[in-house]
Amino acid sequence: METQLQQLIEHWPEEALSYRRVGAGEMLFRQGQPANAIYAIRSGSIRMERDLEDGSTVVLHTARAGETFAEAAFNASHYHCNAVAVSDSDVLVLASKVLNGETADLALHKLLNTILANQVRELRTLVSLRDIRGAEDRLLAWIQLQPQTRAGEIVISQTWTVIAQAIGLTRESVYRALSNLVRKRVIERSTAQSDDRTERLRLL
Amino acid sequence: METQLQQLIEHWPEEALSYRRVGAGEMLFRQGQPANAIYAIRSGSIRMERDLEDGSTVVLHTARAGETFAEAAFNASHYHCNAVAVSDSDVLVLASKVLNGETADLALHKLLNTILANQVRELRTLVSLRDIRGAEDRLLAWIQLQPQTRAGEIVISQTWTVIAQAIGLTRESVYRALSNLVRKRVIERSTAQSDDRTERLRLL
DNA sequence: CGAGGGGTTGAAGATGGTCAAAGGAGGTGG
DNA sequence: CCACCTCCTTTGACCATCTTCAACCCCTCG
Repeated sequence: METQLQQLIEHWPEEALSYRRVGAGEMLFRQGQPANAIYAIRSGSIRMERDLEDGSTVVLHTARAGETFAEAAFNASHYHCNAVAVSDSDVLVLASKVLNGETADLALHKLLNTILANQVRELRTLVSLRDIRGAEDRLLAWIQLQPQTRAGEIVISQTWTVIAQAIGLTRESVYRALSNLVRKRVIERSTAQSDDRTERLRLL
Repeated sequence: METQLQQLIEHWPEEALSYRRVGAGEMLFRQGQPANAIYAIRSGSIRMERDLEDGSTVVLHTARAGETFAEAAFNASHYHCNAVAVSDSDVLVLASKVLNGETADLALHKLLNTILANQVRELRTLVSLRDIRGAEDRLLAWIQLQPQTRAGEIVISQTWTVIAQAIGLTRESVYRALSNLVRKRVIERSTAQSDDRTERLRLL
């Protein structure tokens, strides 16, 4: 899907593309402002949060490098949440005006559809994963859903800390679950980190 | 969004629409079959599950009445999971062929985009909600995100059992959390069930 | 070289899950 | 109209599990 995002950017009319840097803590947009763009994060991370009547706020999502957000710009006239940079971030701004009107590009809409449909699929599996109570079972299910190489190995390209967040566990729980799975001979971890940095897993 | 789904169905060419009934346990489609339709559930519920190499299976999602699924039909040539009816179900079949080709309807694609974008938004907030560890905090956050009437009340149209599943808790935990929130005077529950069946909440 | 971050493991405590039990509402069949 | 059944609701008690806190290693980077 990284590839799909690339495609989207390439197909987007140049005149509707721009960059923007936001420092940590800075706001990219605010709740109530007119929504006129979709964003893609090149680096950093952005948190979306909704202000509530009582002054408190609820986090709706935290988008990381490689993700898009504010797709709501399609239908809503204004943003329904604040976008705050968690760390210094570099975002690509895709003006949504090119989507409206009779002359809008059909191919662009199709591309957008497939990207969104994929995202829906990923998110649903993420939610389902989190329905698995046990840490071991949850982690194992996640592992089993990762793509395998022809050699039957699974390449772990993120840090376990990040994976832990994704599947809704603390990193400690994940490490413990990993240890247990190895001890029970369910998986094997590539202790061989000779030259490359990436870890490899094998299901037994 | 129920409304949006209605719109989608109305805009869908009649010749590409059909119904299908599946009994509990029956399969709507199988992993590997050519993907040529999107589905909308009218009644019942359908579980999507992926078969793994080792013979086990992972649940990817359980779709309920009012939801659409298999949006992957946009880009994938074949289904990547099985769809099994959990209970007797009645589904609407939207043939995806009308989306391809040069003559495809732009308005239809736009509508699809907004529907998918909304779903992405909802799913992301669902995932974020599940990141909240405490049962009380989680439930409260969910409540605060529900729309309020002008009177400042929140109408609960689902059963708590269903809500519990949605936010990843057992119903017992939800009832306990509700009791606690009431006891702490954070919310008020409408004990007044005089004539209508729906419960009402009020934030204090 | 010191700081920071990822990785790893241990011990203790908190919290939600599970099991159990019971009341109420609605539906159905005799 | 009543018996019966199912599902939602509600609360208590106990237990398994995950989180928290803490400490340590190793590596990288400024």
